[in-house]
Amino acid sequence: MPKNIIEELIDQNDHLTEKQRLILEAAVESFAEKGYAGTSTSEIAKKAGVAEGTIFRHYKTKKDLLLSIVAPVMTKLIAPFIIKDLNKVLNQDFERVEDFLRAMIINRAEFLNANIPLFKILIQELPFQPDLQKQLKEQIALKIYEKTKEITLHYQKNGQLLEMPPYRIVRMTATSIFGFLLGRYILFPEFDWNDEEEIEATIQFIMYGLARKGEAPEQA
Amino acid sequence: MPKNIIEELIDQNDHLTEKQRLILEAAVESFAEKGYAGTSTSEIAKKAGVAEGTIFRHYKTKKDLLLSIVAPVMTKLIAPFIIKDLNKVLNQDFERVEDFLRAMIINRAEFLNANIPLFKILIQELPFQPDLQKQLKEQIALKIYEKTKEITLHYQKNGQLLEMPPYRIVRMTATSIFGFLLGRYILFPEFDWNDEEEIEATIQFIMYGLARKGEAPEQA
Amino acid sequence: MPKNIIEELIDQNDHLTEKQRLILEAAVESFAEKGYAGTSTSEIAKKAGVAEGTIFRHYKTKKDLLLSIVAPVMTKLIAPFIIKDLNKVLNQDFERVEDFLRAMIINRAEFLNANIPLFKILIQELPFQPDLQKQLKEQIALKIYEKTKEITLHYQKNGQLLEMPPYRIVRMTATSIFGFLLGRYILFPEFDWNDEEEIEATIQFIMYGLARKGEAPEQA
Amino acid sequence: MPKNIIEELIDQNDHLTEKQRLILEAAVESFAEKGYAGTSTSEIAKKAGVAEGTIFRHYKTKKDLLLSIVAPVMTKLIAPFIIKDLNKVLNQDFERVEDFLRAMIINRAEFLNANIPLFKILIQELPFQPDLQKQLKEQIALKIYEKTKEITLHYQKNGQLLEMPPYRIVRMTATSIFGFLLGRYILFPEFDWNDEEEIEATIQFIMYGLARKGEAPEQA
DNA sequence: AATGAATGAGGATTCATTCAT
DNA sequence: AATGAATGAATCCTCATTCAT
Repeated sequence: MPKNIIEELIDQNDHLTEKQRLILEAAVESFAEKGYAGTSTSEIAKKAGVAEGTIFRHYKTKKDLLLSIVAPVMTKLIAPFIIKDLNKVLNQDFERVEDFLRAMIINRAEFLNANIPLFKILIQELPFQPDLQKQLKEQIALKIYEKTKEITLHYQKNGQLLEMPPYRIVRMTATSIFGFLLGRYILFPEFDWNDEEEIEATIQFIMYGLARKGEAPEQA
Repeated sequence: MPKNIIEELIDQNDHLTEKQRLILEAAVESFAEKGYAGTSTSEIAKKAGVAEGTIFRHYKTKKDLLLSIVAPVMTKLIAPFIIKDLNKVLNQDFERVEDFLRAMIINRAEFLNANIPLFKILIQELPFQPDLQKQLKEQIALKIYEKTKEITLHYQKNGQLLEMPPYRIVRMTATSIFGFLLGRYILFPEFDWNDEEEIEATIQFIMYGLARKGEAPEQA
Repeated sequence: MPKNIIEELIDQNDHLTEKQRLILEAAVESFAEKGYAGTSTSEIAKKAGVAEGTIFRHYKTKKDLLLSIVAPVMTKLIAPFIIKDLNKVLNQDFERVEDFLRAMIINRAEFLNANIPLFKILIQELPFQPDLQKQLKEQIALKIYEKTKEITLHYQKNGQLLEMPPYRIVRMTATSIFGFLLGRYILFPEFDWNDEEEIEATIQFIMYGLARKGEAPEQA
Repeated sequence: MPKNIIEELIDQNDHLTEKQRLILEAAVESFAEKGYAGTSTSEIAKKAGVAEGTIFRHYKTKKDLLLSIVAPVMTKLIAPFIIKDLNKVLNQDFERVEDFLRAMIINRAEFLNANIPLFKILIQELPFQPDLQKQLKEQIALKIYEKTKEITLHYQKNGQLLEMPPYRIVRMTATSIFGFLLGRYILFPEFDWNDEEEIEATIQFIMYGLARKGEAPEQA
């Protein structure tokens, strides 16, 4: 079960040659490091150990190469964030919101950690690729909204979550989780993180906020 | 009282020519739209209605032009943290954390709203500009952390905030605020936002989390 | 047996493309005519019948192109001093100084005549290319001086040359030979020269200024 | 009695402003150091401490500036080499060739020493300025030939010089003197020269190659 | 399929020159 | 006379892309 999307891409596409694999890997590394516009195809060719022409035999243009990398990320990285784990929740695997959140954070953290370069590329190029923006907004965001509404309603019905528009609950939860992951893996990866403690604190925060009150429920 | 940094730049630097203003404005627009590496100087010149050589009379290199735009954002970004807000907190101008947060969110929202293109540029170029990274990490982030630590300790002492490492409180608060601002101004600006309600909900979330409990305090 | 250095370059480097040959020839012609700084790469490309980019595929920079032309001149310039002529002198192939000088003049005249454009380039660019200056002074000049010192000492020992610091004998001989070659091939090539007579006169001039003869007047 | 040609230029042209002087001096320095094509007008302006536009108020083009420097050198530096000192000789100030040569060498050495930058410029630019070449060949060279013929004939008549075409005697003499000056002031100025000894040796070299003596071996 | 030499449009930057002040 | 901001052509060089091998 490969977590790395590039490996998945290669595994799933049997027709991919060795050279194509090398090109893809080199491109991911370079794009993540210097950005799409800041990376030259000759650089990629050199890093991949192939001739310049070989790249264009497999990818019609440089942008084609980028899209062949980024597009799968969109569907593989973001969609599952919501969809795959959602089923477990709906199947009652997690009675409490806390448990759902914990599973989600750990799962996504592993996933992000295995795909950091891809993530960087996605974030960097989104603003300049209207195609991707559209795809992200219309397909992914829509799915998220529909599915999370179900989750939210589920936990709201059994009294675990406040009555609040689902989009807002999703935003706040996602924001808090992503804020943690961003600091953990992108901004300060060199910091000495105590992952378990930090994850529990994040869950606590999402659930019970920051206020200290005498009558507050059990806090960590 | 202009909130827009480019306007401030022009107002404060009397020696800035009309041409320089045009160049700066064109550069901001282009960089925000297509990224630094994706924008050519000839493009900027054309958009500014200026000869290409004129750009290089005022900014030695293209990167110089970028830095003259981005650097001020970094310092202006943290100005209120350092100068105004800490004193207000210590002077009891904000007795309750909620009030402090509300002021902060509104203040930063205004700032962000007035400088969206600059922000996009800053975020896009940070990964590729080690200069900026260093400046941000060593100077800006450190100052923010020191000041927010003081604020946090202040509210922890008078019992309004949980006992928790300040960096974590700062992260969670910042994450939640930035998550709101991101959705509001960058990702879905066209959505019909009820700003006041959303801000109050964000404050509530930071303070009291998402859990519904019988003994929970008054919720919005 | 090509005397022309460019031809040698091409003959010796089998990997040199047709295009590279054209570029080299065009560059030599242009540099000799208008100087290095006065020649544009687009000009060279046009004259060579090649795309401008092709130049930079073979020579990383314009200066690289210059050096690839000039550097060989420096080494070929001294080849006969080092390799052939010294041995001939020591082996008594040239019993008399006159014979050695005659051989040297003819040899260098042929060489110069076959490489006039290269020579012009070398002389023109020396003052502005510290690399070349250093190379010339430290490597070439030193080797020439060492070898010529040996030759001088040889002829001084057998009584054919005056007792005088070798550097001075070298200077005066070189000066006289180079003075002839300069007039003959660079300054007044269109003049109707009687080569044999001029060479003999030059030898005579050198000799009967340097020759030690009993009847000579007071010498310094 | 200024020996420096630039000073002379300024002294003789009363209409030259302070700024023009500064420009001329800066241009001479820069051209000598980096060549005409390698020097930018803005560089000259900065070194002269004037505005860029000021240069073009006084010299219509960059080449105009060069010619205003180089042209006088041609007439002042080379013509006097022959003409001025010639009169002394013809006036019998120097009975012996040796004395004439000594006076000539010393005079020209001083002159060259005072005008090294100008000299470098002249030599560097001659190959690329057909105007100057023509001027040099037709005017200067012609005068040289006429005048030196007189000198040569004079000393040939009174038996001090060999019977030989005057151009050849001039070439060999000039070559030897210039060879010394070149080494002394241009190539190896940092070397510890014993000027007097070197000059005498040069004279001896010239003389006892050219002198007609009963005991001399067969001459051409 | 793979190569890599060749291309030429386009990139950032420089520069001689102009002109309004 | 002097300035220096402005110009835009030209410079060196890079790069995505093509194509003969």
